[in-house]
Amino acid sequence: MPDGTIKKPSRIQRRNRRMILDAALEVFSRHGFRGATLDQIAEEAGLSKPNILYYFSGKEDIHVTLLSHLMETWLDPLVELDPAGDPRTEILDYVQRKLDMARDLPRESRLFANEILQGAPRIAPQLHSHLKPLFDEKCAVIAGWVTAGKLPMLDPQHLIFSIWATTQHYADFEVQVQVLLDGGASHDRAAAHLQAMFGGLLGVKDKS
Amino acid sequence: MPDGTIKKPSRIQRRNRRMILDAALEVFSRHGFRGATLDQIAEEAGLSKPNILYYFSGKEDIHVTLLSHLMETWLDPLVELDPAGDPRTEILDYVQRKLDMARDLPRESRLFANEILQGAPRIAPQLHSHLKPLFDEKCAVIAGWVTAGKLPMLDPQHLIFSIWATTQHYADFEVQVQVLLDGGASHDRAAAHLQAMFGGLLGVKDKS
DNA sequence: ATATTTTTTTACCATTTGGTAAATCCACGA
DNA sequence: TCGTGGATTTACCAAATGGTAAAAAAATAT
Repeated sequence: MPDGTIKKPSRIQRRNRRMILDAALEVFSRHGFRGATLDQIAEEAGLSKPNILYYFSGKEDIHVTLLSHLMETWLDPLVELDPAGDPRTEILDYVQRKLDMARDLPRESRLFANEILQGAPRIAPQLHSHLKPLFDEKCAVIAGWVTAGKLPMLDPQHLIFSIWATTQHYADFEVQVQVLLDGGASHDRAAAHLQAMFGGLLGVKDKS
Repeated sequence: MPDGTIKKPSRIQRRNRRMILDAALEVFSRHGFRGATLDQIAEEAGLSKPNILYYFSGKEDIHVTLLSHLMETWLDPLVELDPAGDPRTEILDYVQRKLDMARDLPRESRLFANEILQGAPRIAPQLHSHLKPLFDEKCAVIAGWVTAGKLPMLDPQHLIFSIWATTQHYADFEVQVQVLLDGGASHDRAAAHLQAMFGGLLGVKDKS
């Protein structure tokens, strides 16, 4: 080995790190950073606490790792918004992708919500370095569509906020939604409602 | 004293209880229940920890007291939605009241969000006893407006979810909003956007 | 002023929590 | 099969945390 101080992780390492991160996602998303304990994570992962600290340097390390991985997943649907596509379709598809994500990855949504709620103490840098540029870029795209007359006058920034808020609501406030809808599956009706609402905002178009 | 075991609280008691609750609101809304500590609350309130436990029986007691007080404040804007009023005006005014509340009472919004995010372990009963009946009642009102032809076809339940989500977003995700809008005051543009969005959903009406 | 009640402080305590050291176990290549 | 390095457990520790007992101080009533 030429010794670049880099070892490729073994099978066991990959498996355990994945198990730990999955357990930590469960616990952090439910209790936030300060409310979560290493013991909870250890139990959830089926490992001992010292064993967890063999794979991660500490509680903070696990949390930061989770948030970093999450950021990519989280921004992905917005990245896919295509400036060359049909404006209305692009935005409505984006809404649908975000809603599907809230259904399929509720823990990730809650992890993110917890972090922001608590003042983003550990993710603020990524907010500036990753989220902000993408947000500005896509706002510019939408603003371009508006000036090109392809969309009615609207506020790109607050439009995106509304999309985030309404879709993530179903993951972050799931307990409340369940209580108010008597536990029924809400996904399809939520999708129909959001498509109608944002569709209306983007201008009525004949069904073709 | 006829001893009904009931004493009316002194001036000091009222003042200190209020200070403690205000401090606790600050701390709980930032860190959630498990993440908050009595020491933090004590420091924020300018009292010693044992002194705080002289006024409240424990951490949980403070939290529950806060949530109970909050529930009334929180539901108030929805209570005011008048079945006898003009549907469009009533709903748009409700949106505005909720948005103003997110601006004026962000700590309360975050306290509530934290509690729901973490599975509503301490407020679930109130969700059923207070929120659910009011929600059902107002959904019925809106549904009545739809069947009466005063509103276009829409989903009352998910409409309310969208109102909650979009307005509370400005309090709960304030840090993110600040980053993405470069710190500028967002309230007026948010209001304009939400009025346009929900106004469109409720049917276009000529300016009179 | 004095007795009494309310409020606050001081000095604790038991448990929990994040983290460490060192011994032990175990997989795997020579 | 045996040695070596990676993986795991055992036994801890210091700090933080929720909470208590009792004394001291302050307010209040007589």
